[in-house]
Amino acid sequence: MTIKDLAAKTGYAVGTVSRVLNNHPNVSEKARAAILAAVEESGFQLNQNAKQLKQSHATSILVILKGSGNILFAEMLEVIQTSLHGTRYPLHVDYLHGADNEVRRARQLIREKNALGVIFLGGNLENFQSDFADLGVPAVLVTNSAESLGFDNLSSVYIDDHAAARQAVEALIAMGHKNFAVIGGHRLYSDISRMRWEGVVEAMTAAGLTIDPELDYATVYFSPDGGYQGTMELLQRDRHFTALFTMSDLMAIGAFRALEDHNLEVPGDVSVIGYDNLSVGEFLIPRLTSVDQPTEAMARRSLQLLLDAIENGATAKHEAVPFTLVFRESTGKVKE
Amino acid sequence: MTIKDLAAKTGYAVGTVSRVLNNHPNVSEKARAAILAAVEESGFQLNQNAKQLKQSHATSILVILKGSGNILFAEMLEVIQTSLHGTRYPLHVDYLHGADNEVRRARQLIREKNALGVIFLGGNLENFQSDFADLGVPAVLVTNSAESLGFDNLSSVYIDDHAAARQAVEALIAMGHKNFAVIGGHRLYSDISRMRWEGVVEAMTAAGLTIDPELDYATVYFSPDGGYQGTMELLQRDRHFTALFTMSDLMAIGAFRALEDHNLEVPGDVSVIGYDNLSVGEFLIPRLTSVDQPTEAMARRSLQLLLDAIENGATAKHEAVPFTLVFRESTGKVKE
DNA sequence: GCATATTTTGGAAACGATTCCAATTTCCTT
DNA sequence: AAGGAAATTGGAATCGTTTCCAAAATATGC
Repeated sequence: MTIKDLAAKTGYAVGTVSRVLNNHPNVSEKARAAILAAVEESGFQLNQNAKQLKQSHATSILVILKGSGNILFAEMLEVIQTSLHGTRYPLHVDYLHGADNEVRRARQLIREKNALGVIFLGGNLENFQSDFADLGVPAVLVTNSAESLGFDNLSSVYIDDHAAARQAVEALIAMGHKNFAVIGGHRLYSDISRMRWEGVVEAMTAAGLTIDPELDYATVYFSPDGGYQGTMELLQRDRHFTALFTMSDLMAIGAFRALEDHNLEVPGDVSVIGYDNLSVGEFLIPRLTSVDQPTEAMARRSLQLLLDAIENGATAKHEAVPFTLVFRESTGKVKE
Repeated sequence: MTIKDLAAKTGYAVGTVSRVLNNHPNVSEKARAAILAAVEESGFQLNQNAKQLKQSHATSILVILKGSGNILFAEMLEVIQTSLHGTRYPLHVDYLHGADNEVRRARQLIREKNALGVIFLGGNLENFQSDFADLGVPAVLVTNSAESLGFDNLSSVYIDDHAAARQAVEALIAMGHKNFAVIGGHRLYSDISRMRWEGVVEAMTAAGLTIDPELDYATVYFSPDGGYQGTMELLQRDRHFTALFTMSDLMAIGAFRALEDHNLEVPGDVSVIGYDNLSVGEFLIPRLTSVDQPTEAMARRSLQLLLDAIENGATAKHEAVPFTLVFRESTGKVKE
């Protein structure tokens, strides 16, 4: 069933059918009604390939996720997907694995899928820096600030990781903690890991504390297993610490386990703070203190920035959305 | 940069360029080399819209996920995505929300995206039964057996939920448990919930046990919060039970919390068994006993079935992939 | 009712690829 | 070296839309 068939069926010309389908003015009520009825009856669906070929200008939006296991990104994707539903922007999603370079892939997909813009869910500044000559379309990097890059069509939406980590550690210091241990991603390859770590160090320095080099820090994956391994490693170094900063809630779950295996109590012996505020944190034993990433707000904002750039040519913006610290049971005053 | 430009640039005709691009035989090495070089140099990318329009036969594969929060499905999607990479099948992913009807949506997307086949990650038999006149393309339903439907282009890949639940409960009975409580999804709307529940009842009946109607069962969402609410509700009914069967690990986490809030120990007072065997289960305190769903195997198998149907016209198959029960610390002998 | 302005309609060209047929070139064979 | 078979190439037709221009129909003003 093509537009031509519809034309034949209704006695109108293809041009008229097309106009009806695209809500052009200048088509009589009679024709519109007749054609719409025929569409309804035949279950006609436009061939998007033909449409997009003709209006050679791009129409779709691309979302590129780093890894598919990340629940936060999955949630953001869902928000984006839902928001785009029923708009004139088809959505293409692509997942990057391991060491794939997001920028290079983006470039390929932009041409291939004829994209108007890209949202990167995850991704490292480094790759953008070295490979980002020009994507040719507006882009938004989520979860990382791209302000330092100064590209004028790359926006970013993020929480201020630096401040979040600092405030979290400040709160722990206020509870009497002096000895901190940290586990997170590789600071060289993961920008968010580096920023969070800097926040930790900054808070400690401001309080006149220094971080024991032996406890600073364990590099692991953002997973329960990573958290477990990292905590075990720190524990084996046999230095006293009363507070453990982990860079994700999933890591924190692994950390809980490792501490338990060493007969250490949370928060009695060690306070643990996570990051992300996954819904599961509220139900853990003990309930997990965490840095809340407002996924829905971040997703909405990133899409707004992108559409604004696409539709109105807005220039790149860099927005830190507000985060909150959620204090629960896994952190507490240090034992005397 | 179009194929025509390439032709002009290299002095060959568009037909020849197209043949090179598609690895047709019958093109001289000289031409191939020259054209490939020009492609390389110009960064030419094929316009997929034009390509797919012309080869009006469909080319892409569609994956439809029920909800985006499900980690198992996300993992399966990643496997499928990776497997399809570099093949001639572009992949389209769509997420369904809440009460969306997967079959109706599939039908629309198949036309729109020109799909050769569909994989449904999640989805209820009921919808297929009532709405599935004919999708027109092969499809695979994952996580549910569609055998009973008898459609000859709808395959399915699943674990035998019935048997898994039964075996799990048998094992618990062998540990001395007699009083079971169950929480899961709505048995009317969620096929897997019904099947798992039937497995539980069957095991109990076979052992001469009956399930206390008051403990059978709480209907909740497959989330930590659902597990928490459901367990609280059962606890409030004030009937003794020593084993709790939850239909997902996430639920089990919520159950842990609810039991803790009632000062009940796991497994001392109540044994808890989850479902899915998420990676997080191994690190919980106590480590969670669970039914393992082999996500990678299921994903691979579903794709194979689909491609086999697409490429070789294979008829629908219904495959139960082997599951395993993973016994950890959250289940134990019943206290005397 | 007639000339003119306006709205509606028909139909051809174009988007960028594939594919088929015919034309050309190359390669064998004798 | 000539003839025919095989390999390679050129170029037109085509996919299903949109969009533009011209033609037809309708509305408006006097």
